[in-house]
Amino acid sequence: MTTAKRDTYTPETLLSVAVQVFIERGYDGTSMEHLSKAAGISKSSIYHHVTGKEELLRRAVSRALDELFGILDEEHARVGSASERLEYVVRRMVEVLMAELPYVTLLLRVRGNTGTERWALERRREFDHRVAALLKDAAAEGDVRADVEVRLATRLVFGMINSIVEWYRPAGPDGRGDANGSGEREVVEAVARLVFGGLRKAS
Amino acid sequence: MTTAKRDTYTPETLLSVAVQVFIERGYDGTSMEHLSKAAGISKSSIYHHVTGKEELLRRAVSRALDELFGILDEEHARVGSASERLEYVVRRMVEVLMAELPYVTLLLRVRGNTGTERWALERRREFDHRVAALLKDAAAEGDVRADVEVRLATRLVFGMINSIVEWYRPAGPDGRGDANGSGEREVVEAVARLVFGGLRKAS
DNA sequence: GTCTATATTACGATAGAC
DNA sequence: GTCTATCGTAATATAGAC
Repeated sequence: MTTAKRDTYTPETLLSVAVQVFIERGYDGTSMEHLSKAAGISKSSIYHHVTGKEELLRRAVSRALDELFGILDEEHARVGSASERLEYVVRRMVEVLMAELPYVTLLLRVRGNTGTERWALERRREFDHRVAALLKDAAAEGDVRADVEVRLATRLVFGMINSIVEWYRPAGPDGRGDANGSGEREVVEAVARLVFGGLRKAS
Repeated sequence: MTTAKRDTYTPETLLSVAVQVFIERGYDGTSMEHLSKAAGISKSSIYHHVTGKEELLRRAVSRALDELFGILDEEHARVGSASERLEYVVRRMVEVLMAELPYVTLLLRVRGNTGTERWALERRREFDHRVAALLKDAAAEGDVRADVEVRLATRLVFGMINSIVEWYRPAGPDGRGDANGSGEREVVEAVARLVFGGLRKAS
């Protein structure tokens, strides 16, 4: 069991507060004043834990990227037919997105104004390319419809998956469903059905 | 024919410059200084044309919303089976999104920090509900698969369509295709195929 | 219509006490 | 670890000359 007391901030606990504010107001729209109000401590106290606003962003997007890249290292993403591996990755992407919702949300909204943001954009592109390669292999194996170009299909599928951050809200402590009536399981299944019902050749 | 000279700004021409900067840097990340540099005039000259930064945002999102709501008034969106009307609206949404790319892009990125932004979000929700109703009708008519909840499907389809703003870049003056190799026609067809190949019952 | 100059406020970050 | 006070900068917006 962890220590019972939980009164002072660590970079980690401060991050969870900051990320919420970043999401609500946007990163550029969030001032240190906003963060201090949300955390219940003064601006200067925040600087005791982190070097500044940008470090909070870096920690947040790093976490999201690590989780996403982690998917590609999982066994089911490495063995089997390209089509099977693709479906596994798509499902896991949805799961990771919901499990790490605030962090992935922030990652997907990064624009590229600062060095940290440009680094995040680059790593995102790298991940996209890895998944695009998977889809390309599935197409080469004949498991994906040929009348939609691979790169275009990748972009549209990513668009559908990533858009989940715009509306999905996790279930409360009771676990009886989320604020929108869609459970995690239901969302994963819906995405898989819509994506592959459209991507795969008519069965 | 319009006047040949084009040297001084109007709110309209200034808007097209501002919208580009808003998209690149984000609305909150854009200062009046940034806008003045991009427009090639001083900050105070901008205030001669518009009341401030927020008016530029309001004009931009208004234009996008007007175009989107306009779709619902078109004949093919009002007559025929719900399934046919839905497909027409989906295709037209993609077309409008690409034709009014910068304005729709801005609309989709609005967060809700200012009054203008909250108004835009509300009108967006209204549009979403109108399309969701169409999908619901199509489901009632039995033309849409029943194993994915209507609201969930609407959200995912909107997500796919809206994500186009993240990568689509219009064709150059030569008209021989855009910067990504995807033409307008190709994108519309790809979306229609992916969306309805997944949404519709197996044929 | 555009400019320079400036008022005023808000921001990110630091200093130093406790 | 947290605070108050404050620095220097950059933001929105205005005043007034041309």
